[in-house]
Amino acid sequence: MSWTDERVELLKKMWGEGQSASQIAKELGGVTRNAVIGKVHRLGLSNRNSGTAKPAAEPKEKPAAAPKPAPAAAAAAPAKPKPQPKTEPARPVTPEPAASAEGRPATPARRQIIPAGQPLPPQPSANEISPEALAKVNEIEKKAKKLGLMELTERTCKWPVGDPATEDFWFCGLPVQQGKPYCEAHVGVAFQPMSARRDRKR
DNA sequence: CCCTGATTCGC
DNA sequence: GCGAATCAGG
Repeated sequence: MSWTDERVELLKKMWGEGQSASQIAKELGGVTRNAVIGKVHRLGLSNRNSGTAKPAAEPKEKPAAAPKPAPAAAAAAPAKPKPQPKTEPARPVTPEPAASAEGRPATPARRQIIPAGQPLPPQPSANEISPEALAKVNEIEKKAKKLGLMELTERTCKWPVGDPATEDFWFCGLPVQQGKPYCEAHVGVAFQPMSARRDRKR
């Protein structure tokens, strides 16, 4: 595939949104993350920084290294009056579930944990979760990898456990089920068919 | 191990 | 210009 106008635009957009190169590559299709990164650099829009500049440029100096003329950042394109949101505060990583201090999260973090995550499951609200599923969860949570927010990836279960305001807070981190944001056990409680306790007479 | 971007260099 | 291979890190 080639870098058509549209593809480049999508690339710019996503990169600007803080998407990772691999995610962009996936979205575009037909290219690897390397291709994306290469293109990003060629386009000159590599700096996504704003706070911490990196002065340490050349840790390894090659003999006869070409000096960098410091290409002016992409900002001179009067030809295209495109309102581009260059700066985005969006660090879309901020779960603040009001999980009860008990062992069971009342509400899984349903803020976007990963920028280009899958569509989040319908809010089960104060759904009643089947006892079996709950038991299952309690089981696996013992084996949870207890990952920190930063350790989460597209293939780690993003189910939050504990109170975010406490040290005792972590994410499941077990391998996710294909295409889902959670591991099998947590998918079980997250995606309730909403018919948990059907014919319950009580 | 999973992942991230950065750089190099043959094409 | 392109991107795989490689590097350097988290």
